[in-house]
Amino acid sequence: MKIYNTMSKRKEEFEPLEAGKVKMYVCGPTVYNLIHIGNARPMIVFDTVRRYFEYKGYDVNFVSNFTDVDDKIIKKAIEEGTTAEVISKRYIEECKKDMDAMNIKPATKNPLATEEICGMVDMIRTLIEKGYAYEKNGTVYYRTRKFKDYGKLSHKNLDDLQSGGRTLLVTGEDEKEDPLDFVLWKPKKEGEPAWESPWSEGRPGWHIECSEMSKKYLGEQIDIHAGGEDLIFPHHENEIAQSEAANGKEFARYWMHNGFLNIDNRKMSKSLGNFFTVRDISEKYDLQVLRFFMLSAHYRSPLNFSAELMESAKSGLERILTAADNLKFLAGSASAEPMTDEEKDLYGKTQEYADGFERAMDDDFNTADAIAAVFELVKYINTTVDGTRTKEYLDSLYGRLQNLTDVLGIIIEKKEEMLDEEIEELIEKRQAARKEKNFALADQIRDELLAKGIILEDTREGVKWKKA
RNA sequence: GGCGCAGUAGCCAAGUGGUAAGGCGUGGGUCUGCAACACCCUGAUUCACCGGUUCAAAUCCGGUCUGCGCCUCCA
Repeated sequence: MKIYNTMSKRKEEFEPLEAGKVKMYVCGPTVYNLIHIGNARPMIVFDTVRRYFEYKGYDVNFVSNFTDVDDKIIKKAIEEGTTAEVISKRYIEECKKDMDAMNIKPATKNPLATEEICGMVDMIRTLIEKGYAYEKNGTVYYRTRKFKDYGKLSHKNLDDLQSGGRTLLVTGEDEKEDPLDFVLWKPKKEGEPAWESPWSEGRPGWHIECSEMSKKYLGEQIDIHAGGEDLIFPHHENEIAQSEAANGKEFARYWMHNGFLNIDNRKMSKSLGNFFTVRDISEKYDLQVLRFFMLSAHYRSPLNFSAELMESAKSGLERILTAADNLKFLAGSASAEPMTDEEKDLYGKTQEYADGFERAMDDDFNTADAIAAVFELVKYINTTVDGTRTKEYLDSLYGRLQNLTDVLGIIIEKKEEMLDEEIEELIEKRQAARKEKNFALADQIRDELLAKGIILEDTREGVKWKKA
C-alpha cells in the first residue's frame, strides 16, 4: 500500500507504527457556519482512506477536531448577540448532520478545542521551558528560527519566507523577536471567551490546538496527519514545530493533503457568489451524489464543481445503483437451488474486479481508478444476470458489489419502503389495462404515479418501481 | 519576487518508458405496446506546443505557451 507523503514529495510504502493499527488525525472545520462543499472534500476523502484501511483489516483510530474557539466564531456570536459556545455547539450539530448525510463514519473521537485548554497550556509551558517559546505582555510566541527543521513540510526556507512579497509585519506584532514567530497564546479582548493561564487570561493560538489534541488522543507520534492542502503552510508546518520541539520525536509519519475544490473553475468565495454549503447541495441532490462526484477524481488533484458535473455524477451513480437494485429485484423471485457450476465459474471471475479495485486503492487511494473497476463489475453483472439465475448467484454478486462500494462509502442498499395501498392498486390496475392492451389507460396511470413521485419500469420479470 | 501544480476525446477522468482504462453525453441498433433499464455499435493514428534521449515517450530531459494554487484567515 502506497501513500503520497507531502513531506518527501513521493509515494511511500505504508508501514504502521504498530502492526495492524493506524493512528490518523484529520484537521476538522472551524464551526462558525454550516460547512461548505470545500470542507466536505477532506471529510469524504479521508473517510474513504479510513474505510479502505478497515477493509484491509486495520484497526483505525480516527481523530478529527472541531475548532470551537476562533475569531470568526466570536464575530458571529457578537452579530447574533449570543455566546461563542452557542454558535459552536449549533454548528457542530449541523455539521454532524451533514456528515451523516454524506455517509461519513463518526470519528473515534471528535475533540473540541475548548475542552483541551489545560493540555495546550502544558504544552506551551514545555515549549517555553525548552526555549522554543517566549512571553511578551501576556502573549506567547513560538521562536520559529529556533526549530531547525522549520519549513521541511512545505519545503520553504525561512529567508524566502521573510523576503516574500507580502508584508509579514502586521499590527501590534512588533513585539515579536522575529517576524516569523507565531502565536501560541493570546490574551483576551473585552467580551471574548477566555481561560486562565500563567501568562494571561486568554485563549490558545490555532496551531497549538491540533498539536495537543493529536498527542492526547493518539500519542506523541502518529501514522497519518491529514487535511486540505492549504493547511500545509503555515498550519501543519507550525504543528510540526510545536509537537516535535515539545515531544522530541517525529510527529507524523505520513502527511496527506487533498487538493482544492473550485466552483466553475474559480475559487469558491462569498464575494464571487459561488459559495455553496453542503446543505444547499442536499436540497437538490442526495449527498451520495456529492460523495461519488468527489471520489471520481484523485484526491490530490484540484477538482472543479459545477451543475453539469454533478448531473454527470448523478447519472453514473445511478448506473451502479440500478445494477444493485436489479439484483435484489431478481433475487426476490429467483430459484432457491444452489449455484450452478456455470454460475460458480462466472462468480469466480468477479475476483478480477475486486483485485483491480484494490490495486487502484493500494496506489495512493486512486478512487477514480477504483470506481472504474466498480463500473466494470457493474457491466459484468448486467451482462450475466437474468431471470434464470439462482438466488445464491444473485446474492453473491450483490455481496461482491457491496463490498467495494462500502469502501467508497456509497450505499447501494435501497431503504425498504412500502408503497401505500392506493399506489399498489394503481399499479395493479395498470397491469390489467396493459393485459387488455388498453395502453392509453396504462400510460395515464403511469403518468399519474409519476406525478406522485413513483417511476415504473416494466421488465420481463414484472414491474419495478422506484422513487423519483 | 519565491515555491509548487496542471494541460489526455464534446465533458469528466485514470494511465509516469512498451504502443491510450472507466464514466457522462452524442448518434445508430437490439429489447419493449410505448417509456425506462440493460445490451451492442459509435469515438483520441493520438495525449498543449517545439526540440532532445531511447529500439520504443502521454510517460524521461530542455525550452515555449496557457491555466491554477501557496507564500495572509481559509478544507
